[in-house]
Amino acid sequence: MSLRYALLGIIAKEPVTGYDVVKIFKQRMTYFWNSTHSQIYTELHKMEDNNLIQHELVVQGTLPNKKIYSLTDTGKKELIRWALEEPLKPAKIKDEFLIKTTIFPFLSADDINSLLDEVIAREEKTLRMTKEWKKHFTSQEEHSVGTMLTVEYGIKYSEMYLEWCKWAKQYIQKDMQH
Amino acid sequence: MSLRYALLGIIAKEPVTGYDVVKIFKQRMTYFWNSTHSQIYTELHKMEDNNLIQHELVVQGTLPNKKIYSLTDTGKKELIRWALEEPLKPAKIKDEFLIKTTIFPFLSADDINSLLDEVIAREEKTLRMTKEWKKHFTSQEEHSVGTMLTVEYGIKYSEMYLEWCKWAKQYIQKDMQH
DNA sequence: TTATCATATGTCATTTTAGACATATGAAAC
DNA sequence: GTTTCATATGTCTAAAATGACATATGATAA
Repeated sequence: MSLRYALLGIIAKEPVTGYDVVKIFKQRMTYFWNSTHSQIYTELHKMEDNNLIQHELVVQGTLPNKKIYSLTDTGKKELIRWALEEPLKPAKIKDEFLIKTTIFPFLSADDINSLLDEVIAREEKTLRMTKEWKKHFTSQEEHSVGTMLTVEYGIKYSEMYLEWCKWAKQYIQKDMQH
Repeated sequence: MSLRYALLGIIAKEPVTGYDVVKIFKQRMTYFWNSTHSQIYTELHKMEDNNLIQHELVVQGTLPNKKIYSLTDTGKKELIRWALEEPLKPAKIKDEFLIKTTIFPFLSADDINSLLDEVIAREEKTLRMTKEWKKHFTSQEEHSVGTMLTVEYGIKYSEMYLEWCKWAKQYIQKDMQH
């Protein structure tokens, strides 16, 4: 149900299309939320039925038409009510890589290293993307506190992950010597 | 489908009951996996049908009977195959608190502070639990590399989260002055 | 003495999520 | 010239996940 509030939060900042939301989840929110386009479009329909959001249809000449969603007053109220009244739930994380580490004792040092290098490459890419986004949005006149907080979180998260990967490489090298 | 591999990973380390798994997810894996007892019991049944695990029934006098699951050869092979062959998927995270930050601009400084304090308390508790678990398991003669890696990750994760919370408090205080 | 917690396992209905299928155009790459 | 990518929206089925319902005992706390 809280996909709904993730969407309300995004739309509260600026009117967006479903297609925009897909990109935002992938490019700027990977480290704290995710969904697929099928679920996003479906949920946006339900939210509009519930009068939380409304859309303006933009007919583009050559490109497909698009629906730009914005919050209704009801939507904004509901978002704030949720943030203040609903009890805080801990983050739900499913990190397959950390599951894979549980079987490192059965793998060779080479196998472990190539797995870790893959993760390092992925995380460095994410970090680059986040830093670019930070640079871009801080250069804008009006940049929201909320965005600043999540961007900074993303940077800290990726840096932590990278630090851990590098520590893990060293730890395994030492461990394998015995 | 990867709950299956999370379970295989846990059982690979030591034979456990479904009840044990619930506790392991909550106490020692919160920062990288989660599930509920209903899903765990159901999945264990399916895995046993597929000959990945087997159980030994332990009849306890006063306490309820329990099923201690261990890996079969097929199960161990399948776990290693998965770890090496299946493409690495990025972590799937749903962190409601970071969604709540997107609406901080609409909240009062007091509201924001109490939300952040709640998170800090939660994360400090998790960090304490993880550190205790590390202390406990490192004191044992045979402690696995895999566990060491995930414990260290958990500590780094919680510390990062706490650092961010404290940074956020300062940032908001400064921001509110203008 | 009564209620709650820990142990231990299960089912069932509903909701959420993932992934495939579906369509259409323009631009850029090869 | 053909394929692939970006734009843009949608549906549908199957799988995964949640939360409630269900049971039973012993220990501990109020």
